[in-house]
Amino acid sequence: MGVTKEHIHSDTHNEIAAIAKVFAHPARVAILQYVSQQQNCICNDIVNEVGLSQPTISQHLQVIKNAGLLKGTTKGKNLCYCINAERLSQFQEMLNTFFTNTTSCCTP
Amino acid sequence: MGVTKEHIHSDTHNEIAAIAKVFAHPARVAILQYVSQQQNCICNDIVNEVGLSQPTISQHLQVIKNAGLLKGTTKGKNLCYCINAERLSQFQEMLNTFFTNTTSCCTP
DNA sequence: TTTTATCATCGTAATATTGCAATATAAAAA
DNA sequence: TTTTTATATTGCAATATTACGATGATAAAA
Repeated sequence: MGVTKEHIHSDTHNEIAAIAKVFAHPARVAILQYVSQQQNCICNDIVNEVGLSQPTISQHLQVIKNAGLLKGTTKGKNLCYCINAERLSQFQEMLNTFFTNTTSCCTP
Repeated sequence: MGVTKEHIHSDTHNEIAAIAKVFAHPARVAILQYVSQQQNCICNDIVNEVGLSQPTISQHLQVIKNAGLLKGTTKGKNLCYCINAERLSQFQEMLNTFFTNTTSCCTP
């Protein structure tokens, strides 16, 4: 089937999963780190940096954008993106809350 | 193609992605939380709790197990799993390191 | 030993994801 | 205006993931 049955899960669980999905591909992790290292939002050589084709990078960028992790848009022919730090912090907090709530119940 | 080109990415990026993948499905998030809430490692009703078929739960458990997040095995006819807290902490730390390294470069 | 209960595995169908070539779009440069 | 540059979109092929019925394996219970 390949379809995740989201409706049977809680909102929180679906949200955690959605967040994790963004980071569940090395290219997206690489893109996020690369963008964060660039100065002045000029990040137009992600393709060369990451080593995937331009359409593929564009596709991964969409996923990251849809998650709200990028601010700014294309200005003219150049990309002008930067990390949405607040949103990223939210993600970090959500995941840490999950980790905190998920401790071991037994110490064998 | 559907194949992630892992070889072109750094070990760290692949590792982050692999970790995130475990949490990238609500059922696995639900399973982890449920197991963590059970006492004495007796967790044989995950199927009823999560609401997916037994084979599907078993499949998700494999993913979690392969990531090293579960300790213990089947004892007799019963499951006897508990969270591997150390491993989960490692995951949390890796992700937090990633978040720390991925800050915004610009504040528009 | 037979039955029952619990979990794993196999096989399969449906959908999702990944990746790229080709093409479209948009704006700067010539 | 035409060309160039940078990114997005489309279409498609290959692989991955998700889900479940059927079946197998194992051990407790009867």
